[in-house]
Amino acid sequence: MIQHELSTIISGAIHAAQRNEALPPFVFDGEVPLDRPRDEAHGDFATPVAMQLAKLARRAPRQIAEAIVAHLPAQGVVARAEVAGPGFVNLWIDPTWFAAQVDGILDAGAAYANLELGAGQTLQVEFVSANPTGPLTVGHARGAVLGDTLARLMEAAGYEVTREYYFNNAGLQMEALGESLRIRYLALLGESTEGLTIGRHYEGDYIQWIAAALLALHGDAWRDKAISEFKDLAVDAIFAHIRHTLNRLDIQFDIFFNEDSLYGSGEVEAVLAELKARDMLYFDEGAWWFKATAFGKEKDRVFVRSNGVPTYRVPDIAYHRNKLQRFDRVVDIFGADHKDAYPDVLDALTALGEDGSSVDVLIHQFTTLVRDGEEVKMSTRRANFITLDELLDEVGPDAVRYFILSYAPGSHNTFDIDQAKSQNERENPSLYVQYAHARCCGILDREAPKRGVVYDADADLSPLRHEAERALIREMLRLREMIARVAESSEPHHIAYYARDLAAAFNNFYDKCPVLRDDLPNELRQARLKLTAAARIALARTLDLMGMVAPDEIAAPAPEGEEDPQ
RNA sequence: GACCAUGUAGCUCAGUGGAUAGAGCGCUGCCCUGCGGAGGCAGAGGACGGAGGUUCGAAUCCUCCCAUGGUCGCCA
Repeated sequence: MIQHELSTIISGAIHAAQRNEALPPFVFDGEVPLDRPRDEAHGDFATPVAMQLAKLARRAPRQIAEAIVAHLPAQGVVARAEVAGPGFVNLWIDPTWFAAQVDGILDAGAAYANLELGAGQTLQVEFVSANPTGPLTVGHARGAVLGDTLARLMEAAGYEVTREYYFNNAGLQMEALGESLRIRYLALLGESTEGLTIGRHYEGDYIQWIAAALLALHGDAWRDKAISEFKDLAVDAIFAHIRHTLNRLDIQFDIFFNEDSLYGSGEVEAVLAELKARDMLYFDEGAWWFKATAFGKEKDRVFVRSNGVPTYRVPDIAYHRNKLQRFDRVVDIFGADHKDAYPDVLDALTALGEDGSSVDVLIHQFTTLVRDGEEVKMSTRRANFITLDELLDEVGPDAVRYFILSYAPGSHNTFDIDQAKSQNERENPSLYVQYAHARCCGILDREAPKRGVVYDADADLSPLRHEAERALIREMLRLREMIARVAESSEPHHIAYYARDLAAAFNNFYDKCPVLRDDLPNELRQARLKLTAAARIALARTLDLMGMVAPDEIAAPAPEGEEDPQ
C-alpha cells in the first residue's frame, strides 16, 4: 500500500536529517502515521509525525517538519511536500504515479484489491444460527448480512473463510414444534385435537402449510406417527425454506453444525469432566456451578441443572473448542441478546487452556421495527413477525443489504416498514452505486462501439491530469485500505460508505470529463476509456463485496403516474 | 438496581487522538441539443447529551452525571 511506501520515505528523511544534524539524535523506528486529509488543499496524504516527535526531539513541531521536508528525496512518488498548521507535513503524490495505477487495476481485474493479510489462515464466521422453528424474520437479517459481508471482506483480505450455521434440533423448543405440526395435521384429517394442546405451540401459517403438504403427499398415513417424526419433517421443511431465503440474499453456508452432535461425540461431557478436573466446577443446591467469579464476574453460573441436563453454555463451550481445533481464527456474529453469555464461554475456554484470543465476537444491536408509527414486537412462537421473505419481496435484496450495511453494528437503528415500502427507486441509495457501474458499461460496451472507438489496452495514461480523474483514481486505491480496516475491526459497514464515495467520485468524473466526445484528442479519449474500465472493475468489486448485483444497465424509470403496483 | 451499548445538522447516520466535525434525505439556488439527469456544483443549517480530567492536540481516551435501548432464569 502507498501508505507504507510513504512511511518508509518519511522515516528515511528523518534519519537523513539526523545525519545532517538538522535533527538531534533520537531513536525512531516506528511506522509513520499517514492520514488522508479531508481538505484537498492539505494534500493527498498528511502526517502528524513531527508533532509526535516534538517531545523526543526537543524541538518545535514545525521545525521538525521543516527538517523532514528538506530531506525528502527530490524525485519519486512524492511530488511536493509542505509544512502546514501546527506541524503537519502535507504530501502531494506525483500525478504520473497516480495515472500509472490505472494499469495496475486493469491487470488485477476481478482480483483487484485482494490483500494477503490473512496469509491463507483459516477463518470461520458463524452467523444467523437461528434454530429451525420457523422462517427467518427481519430480525435475522442484520446478522445474516453482516456475517456474509464480513466473510466476503475477509476472503478479500486473504483468509480462507468458512461460513457456518450452528443450530439445535433437540430440546423442548423443537418438541413443541413437532407437536404443533401433529396437531395441525390431525385437525386437517378432521380429528378432534381436544386435550392435545399442551405446552406452548407455534402458531405461524407455515405450520399450516407444512401440514397441508403432508396431507397432500401422504394422506392419513401419518395419523399414528410419533411426535419426533413430525418434528424431523418440520425441521427439514423449515431448513429448506431458510436456505431459500438466504439464497435470495446470495448467502450460502458451507456448514450447518448441529449442536446435538457435540453430545454424540462426547465433547460436551469432556468439557464438564475437564472443568471438574481443573476444579472450575462445584456442586451446590443440586446443580453444578462454574466459577465465573474467578474471572471477575458478578456471580457463578449454573452449567448443569439439578435435573442433570447441561445449560446451553456447555455445548457452546464445546462448540467453540471444536472450532478452535478446526480454524486458526473464529468470528461470531451475535445479536445483543447473547451479550451476557459469550464472556462465560470465553472464560471457560481459558479455564480449559484454550486460546480465547483467536475468537472475535461481533455484537450487533437489534433493529427496531416500526409499522404505522408503532414499534413491532416480534415472537416466532406467537406468529407475530414479519418474515425476511416478505421484506425481500417489498424492498429487494440489494436494497436490504445496502440498508443494513449503512449502519454500524452497534447502532440502535430503526427500520420503518412503511417507509421502506413507499421508498421509490429514486430514493434508493443502493442504486446510486449500481448506476455508476452501469454508466461505465454504457460507455465501454454501448457507446464506444457505436462511435467506432476501439479500446486500446496499451494506451498511455499520462494525459489523465484533470482533478476529477485524479480524485477517482485516489478513491479506487482506497479500496485496499477499506478492506484492511474491516479485517482489523470486523466492522463491515465501512464498505457501504466507501461504495458511496467511490460512486460519487465516478459520477463527478463522468460529469466533468467526457470520454468519447468527438473533439477530444485521441490520446485523452483512450486514457479516459482505460480509466473508465478501471472504475468498472473497482465498482464491480465493491458491489460484489457487499453481495450486491453489478448491473450492466438500469431499466428506465416508470413514467410519472404509472408506478409499479407492487 | 447491576452490567453492556448508544446520545454528532430538521430527519437518518458516518467519523482510525490531529488542521475549519462530514454524508444522505429534506430545504434554497445554479448547470442539460448529454458517453443514459436515478447526475453534477453551490448555499443555509452544529454549544458533537452535560461536567470534570489526561494530552502539544479530544466527537474520539478516563471519571462522574443525565437520557434512550438491550440483557440480567437451573430458556437458547
